[in-house]
Amino acid sequence: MQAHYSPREVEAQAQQLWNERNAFAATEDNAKPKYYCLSMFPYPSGKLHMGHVRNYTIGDVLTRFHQMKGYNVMQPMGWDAFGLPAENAAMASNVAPAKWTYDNIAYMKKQLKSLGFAIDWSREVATCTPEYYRWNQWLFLRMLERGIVYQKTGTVNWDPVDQTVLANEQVIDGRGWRTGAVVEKREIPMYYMSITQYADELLSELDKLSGWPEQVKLMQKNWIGKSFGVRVGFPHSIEGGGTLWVFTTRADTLMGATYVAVAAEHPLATLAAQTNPALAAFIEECKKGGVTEAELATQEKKGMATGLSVTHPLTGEQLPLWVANYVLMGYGEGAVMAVPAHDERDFAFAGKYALPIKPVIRTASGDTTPAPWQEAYAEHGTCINSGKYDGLNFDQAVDAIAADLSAKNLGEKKTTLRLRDWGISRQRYWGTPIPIIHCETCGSVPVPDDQLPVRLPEDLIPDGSGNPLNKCAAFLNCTCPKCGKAARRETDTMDTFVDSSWYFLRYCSPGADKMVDERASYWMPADQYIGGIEHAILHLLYSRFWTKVMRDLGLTKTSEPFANLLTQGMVLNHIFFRKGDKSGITYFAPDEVDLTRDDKGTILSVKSRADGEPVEYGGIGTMSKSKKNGVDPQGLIEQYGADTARLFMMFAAPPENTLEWSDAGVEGASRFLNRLWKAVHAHVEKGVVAAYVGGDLSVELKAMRFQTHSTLQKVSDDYARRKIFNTVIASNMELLNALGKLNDDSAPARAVVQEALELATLMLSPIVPHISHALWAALKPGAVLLEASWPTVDASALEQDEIELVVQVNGKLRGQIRVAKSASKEQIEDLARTSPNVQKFIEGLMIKKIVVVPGRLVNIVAG
RNA sequence: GCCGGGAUGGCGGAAUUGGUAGACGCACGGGACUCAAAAUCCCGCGGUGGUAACACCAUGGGGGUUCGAUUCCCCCUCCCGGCACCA
Repeated sequence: MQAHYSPREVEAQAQQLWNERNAFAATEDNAKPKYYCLSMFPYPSGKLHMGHVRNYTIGDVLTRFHQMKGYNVMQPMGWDAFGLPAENAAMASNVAPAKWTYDNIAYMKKQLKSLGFAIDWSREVATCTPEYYRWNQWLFLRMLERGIVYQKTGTVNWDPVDQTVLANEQVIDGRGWRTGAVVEKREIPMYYMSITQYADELLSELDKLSGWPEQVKLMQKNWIGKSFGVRVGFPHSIEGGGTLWVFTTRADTLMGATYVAVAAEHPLATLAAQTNPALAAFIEECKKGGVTEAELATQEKKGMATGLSVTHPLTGEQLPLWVANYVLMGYGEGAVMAVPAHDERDFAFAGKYALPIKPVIRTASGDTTPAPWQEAYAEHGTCINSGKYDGLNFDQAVDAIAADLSAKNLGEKKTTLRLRDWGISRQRYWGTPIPIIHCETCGSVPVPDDQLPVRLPEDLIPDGSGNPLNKCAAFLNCTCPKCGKAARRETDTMDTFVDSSWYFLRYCSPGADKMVDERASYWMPADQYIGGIEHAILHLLYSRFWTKVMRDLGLTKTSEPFANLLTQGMVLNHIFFRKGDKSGITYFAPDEVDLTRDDKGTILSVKSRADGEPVEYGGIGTMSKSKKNGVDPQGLIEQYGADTARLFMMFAAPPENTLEWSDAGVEGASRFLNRLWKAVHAHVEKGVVAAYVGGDLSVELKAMRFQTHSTLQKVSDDYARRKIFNTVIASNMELLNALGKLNDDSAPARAVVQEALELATLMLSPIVPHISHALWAALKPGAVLLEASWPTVDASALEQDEIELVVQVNGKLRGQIRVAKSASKEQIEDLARTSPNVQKFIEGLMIKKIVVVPGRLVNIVAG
């Protein structure tokens, strides 16, 4: 063994052995329990960032731990390779997205390999390959056949200057990112996947996901947003008459409705605007701006009367019909009944436009006297001012009103979802082509299976003026599969969430000539899924949905894809930017700026290093390519080695914590590995010994074994149950510190030290596998760490004759006592009461009570 | 705005089921080694008072439950994630 730790050599040797043995190739093996360890695959943005290192190190730690525990493990990797950044990169540097993507994959794969992850690369997938995306197309067609895919219009951001659809990310303060033009909402036809058909199952199965964090399940539940209410019809005589339908969860307040509001895109609004130029202008104004819910929910609530009215279904009263920007066409009926007395938003709106406010509920908090708004106004209560419904409580009133509406054919109880169907059409080039052909005679015709995959040309370069597929004759021109006449290919591509909704199933069937084969039923569900908390809703919900669709098509037996979920906290970093003249934002990497801070560390000013001019500070946020605040781990790996990078990342915080990036502490991680190396070296230099197996030990050596095995006990629990690794490292640091203080070269001592070093090496090996490989070989000549199993705790080492108890007086620490393990409660109380420090504090007081917590403390309550 | 989460020394964090707050590490200060530096090793390190023993205060802020609260409950502030076309 070399005296000095050289990460470069150690890591090269370990990796060479793993390669030679093809150590991480996984095969189906029914003799062992399987463990499918899945990490969210990366978008090949160019370089790994610290979030990736964190994610994949966590996955690798769990993979290696379970391998040692005797599981048949499989850890695959792949690339979420379609998406917008490739098109942006193409525009910026005139490289085709395909080349850019494949180059990035090659580089990032090299980085992942250098980190020594136990990945089975034979299962690698890249979603931008025809071998992968043909199955997106194939399943799309199956879903189309079963009515799970259908077409309807959807709202998109439209840049009127570039004449192109913009992603939400490309809309900044309501303007196009390149043109600075005010963005407009536009309705276009799109394909939808009917996830709402699966809403009930997606909701009810959440309860069975015992390995998922409660917060994620709660977020999904709220996102699906099943709510019970009443659909209410307001008859009207507009354009020959009809009924305006709304949905409400507060039918008990129907008698307090004083107006009705519809979305700007609602047919009645369009109708009213035909004869009302002011209203038409208002509707146009409502169309300005982006489509995100956050933007709509925070914008100023505005409205305009249409001059039309609808009839209250129970009172026959005429209620004014308004158009309001806070009513969303895509949610519910695109219309709401407004009860200003009991809804905060309606209340503010009524105040602004002098609409009547009619209290109809008496809540527990008292009478409903308007202005200013109080939370209590929205509480459930007893009906008042409601005619025959007076005195009814919430449930009674809803039942009675729903029954009366139903008798008039103007309503019924109804369940609604907040969840909307999933629009998958994207007006973009770099994605899976939607396998549809448009024929003048036959309409939209599905591409026959034997013509799949519809291949995406790989040599186009977008220029910002829309989808380049629209200008690519070779792609566009085709023949109709039905009638054989010349036809036009669909140019929309699929949302990249489609790609990521089933990649974990494809990992199980590498090379299969179908979407998935029977090997998937061996591996699925994934035993552990690890990825960023930012995916808590969309990606995880879509994946659950696709898995269920595939199950219903008989492709898999799995209903839920991920048995256990670990949501990794984000790695955050500072964001710096400068706004251009129009609207474009230029981001600056943290190492491109200089900061001035006050003595509390608050950032006062930021200047660009390049030009010395001021730069704006955008707070902290997730590391991302687009914000240029990602930190490339390559420097760290080159300077300190993969093990230090892995150790540092795991030591910095528990996996689920948000982590503000700082490299402070890397030195400490590196120092620890050096100390560990030196400790093993110093030990083996004195000759090879066998680990302790039995025999009398001094008090000190017993204590050493006690610490070794309590560390092992704690660490086993941290890996298996808690999935927290910073404490694994900390307790092994303590163990090494204790070993360093042991100055004993006797034969029993050397055996105890051998045992401790062997166990420390095994305990740390999932985190730092390379150095552990070398240390293991040094401690046990001829042994190979890959073949080692997880060690077991020696219960006899944990036995103690005496224990220390803390003594409190009135909850404050006043002393410690040592008692025999077998001491009775009375003996403990006596010892506690008579210990000198304690006496000082209870002198002259009456002891009211003594609380003894076995093995922990004694609290004397006195007064 | 809505949904979810977080806040503990100068910094990252520990305290696992309500039981010794600050483990472990970073930074910093002092010392040893050295011609010197680096590396390494040893000691100190929440605040206030005190020579010290020790005492009091302290887990974002305010209240509550309890013998005992970083942990449970209520209210508030700030920060982070998501909000359906970033992935």
